[in-house]
Amino acid sequence: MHKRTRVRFAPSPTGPLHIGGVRTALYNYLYAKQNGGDFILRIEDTDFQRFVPGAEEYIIEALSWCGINPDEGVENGKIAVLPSKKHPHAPYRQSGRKDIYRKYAEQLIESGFAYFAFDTPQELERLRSEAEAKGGTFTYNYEIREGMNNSLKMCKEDIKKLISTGDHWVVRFKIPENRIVYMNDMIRGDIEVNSSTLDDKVLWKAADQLPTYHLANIVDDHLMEITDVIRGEEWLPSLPLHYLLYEAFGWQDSRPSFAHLSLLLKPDGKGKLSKRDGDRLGFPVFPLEWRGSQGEISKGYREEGYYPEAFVNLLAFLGWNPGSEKEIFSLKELTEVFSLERVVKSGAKFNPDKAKWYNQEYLRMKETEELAREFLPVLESRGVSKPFEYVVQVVALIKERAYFVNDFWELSDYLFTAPQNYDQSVMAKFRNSETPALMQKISDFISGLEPFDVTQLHDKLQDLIKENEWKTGVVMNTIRLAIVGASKGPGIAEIVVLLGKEECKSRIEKFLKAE
RNA sequence: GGUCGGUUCGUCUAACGGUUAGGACUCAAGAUUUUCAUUCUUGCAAUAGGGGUUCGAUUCCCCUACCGACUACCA
Repeated sequence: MHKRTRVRFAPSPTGPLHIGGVRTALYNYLYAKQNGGDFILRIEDTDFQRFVPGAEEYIIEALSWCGINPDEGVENGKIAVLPSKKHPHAPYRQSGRKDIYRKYAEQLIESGFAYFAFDTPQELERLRSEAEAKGGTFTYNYEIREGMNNSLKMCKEDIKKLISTGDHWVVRFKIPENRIVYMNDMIRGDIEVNSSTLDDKVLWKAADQLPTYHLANIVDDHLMEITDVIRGEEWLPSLPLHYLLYEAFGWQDSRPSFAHLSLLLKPDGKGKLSKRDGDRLGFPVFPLEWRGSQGEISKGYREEGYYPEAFVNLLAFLGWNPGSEKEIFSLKELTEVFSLERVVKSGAKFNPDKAKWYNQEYLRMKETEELAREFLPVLESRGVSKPFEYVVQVVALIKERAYFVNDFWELSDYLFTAPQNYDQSVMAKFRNSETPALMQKISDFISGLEPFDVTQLHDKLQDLIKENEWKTGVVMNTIRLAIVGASKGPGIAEIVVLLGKEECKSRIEKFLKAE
C-alpha cells in the first residue's frame, strides 16, 4: 500500500522567485502530477529580517502564470491560513506556526538531542575570526561544546534563570560524534558523511521566537505528510543534519525521499544564478517583472513576450530530458514523461538563444487569428486602427519571421504607416535619374491592374519588365524602397495587394518627392 | 582550509561496457527568393588529464586537475 505522493515547494519570501526556483517548483509539480499526488506551496518566512513585501504575492502569481497550480496551500490566490478540508495543514506560512515549532524544540531538549546555548553573538564572532586567523573554521561541535556557555553542564535552576531573564539564547542540535550517516538521494544515489564534520546547528532563536530553516522544515514536512523532497543542490550539505533530525524525532520510518537538483549557473561561468543577477546577463532571471523597493525594475519573461508554455518547456529541459529527440512538450505532456532518473546531475548554464527558439516554436503553433488578437493591443498603443481582417493578413505575412508577438510591429510597421524615411544605402544603390519615369509606369500599372490580386500582380509585373527590358532586381528593389522604405519584408506582390492601389500610388508619389 | 557534489561539441544534452560518440541551439557555407527573413541541404565543433579493471571504457575503480555548493541566531 503506497502512500499518496505529496511534495512541496517551500520558498522564502525574500524577493522574487528566479528561474532556478521556478524550475524547482516545476519539477516538484511534475513529479506530484505524474504520481497522482499533491503539490503543496509553503512559505518559509522564518527570517523576518530578510522579508520582502510583495514577494509572497509574486511567487503565487509567477507559479500561476506558469500553470503550476498548488493543490494545497493557496486559497483564492492567497496563502491559506485557516485549516479547511482542502487545506488541512494550514497555516502554510511558517510565521503563523510559531507555537508548533517551539513545542518540537522543547521535545528535542527533553529527549537530550538538543540544548540551550547562551553564547553571545559577539563571543561567537570572536571565536570565528580567531579560527579564521589560524586558517581554519570555527565549528560549534562535539569538540568544543562542553567549553561553551550552554545548558549541557548547567543545573536546572541556572538554565531556568537564564531563559527567563534573557532572550539571547538559542536551541542547538547536539550532533553525535563520529557516526557515519548513510543517506540516499534519488538523483545522486548513496551518500555518506561522518557526523563529526557537522556542527551543532541552531534550531530555534529566542530573540524572535522563531525556528531556523532546519527545524521548521523538518517539522512541517513531517506534519504535512510530505513524501518526497525535491530541492536545490545547495541543501545537500544539510541532508545529514536533516536525517539526524528525523531520527531524533523518531520519524525515520516516515522520512521523505530526497532529490537534490543541480543548480542553474551563470552563463559567464561564475557560480550559481542568483536573484541579484537581475538583467546584468542580458536575459531576465525572473519569470515576471519585479519592482524593487528603490523603484528599480527587473525584467520578466512574461513582459518580454514569452509564452508561459514556452517558458515552462525550456525550463523543464534545463537539467532534464525525455531520452528522445522530441523537445516540445506541454505541461501536461511533461507530467506524463517526467522522471527524476533522467534529471542531469551537473549544473546547467542558461542559454538565451535556445530560450528564444522555444518561444518561436510556440508562436508558430498558434493560429494566425489568435496571433492577430495578441497584436491588437500593440497596434492600439501605436495609435493604429485597422480592421481585424487586415491585421490577420498582416500577421499571416510576417509571423514566420518573429520570435515574439513583440517583434510584430517592427516587422510590419510599413503595412500600417507609410515610411517616414528611406534606407540611405538602398537609395544610393537604386535611386537615379531613371527612377521617376520607371516608378511612374509602375504606379500606372498598379492603378490599372484588374483583377487586383497577388498572382495577377506578380505575373503581369513580370510581363511588364520583359516588355520594357528592365532589370528585375532594379524594378523590384525600387518598388520595395518606395513602398517599404527599406530592403526587407515579404514579397512585393503581397505587400502591394495588401496596401491597395490608392496607398501604393500615394507612397510612390511621396517617394518621388523625397530626397 | 574542511565536507559534499559535479566534469561529453561554445551552450543544453543522448549513448545495456562494443555507435563513423547522436540530436538541439548558436555559427558558417550552399540552394531557393526581387530584398530581409523563412525553408531545405551541408559543414564546423566534445568524452578534463593520468593510472587501473576488461578482449574492449564516455560508461566501472583510484589519483590529479578544474568547476560548484555548503561551511550564519539566512533560506
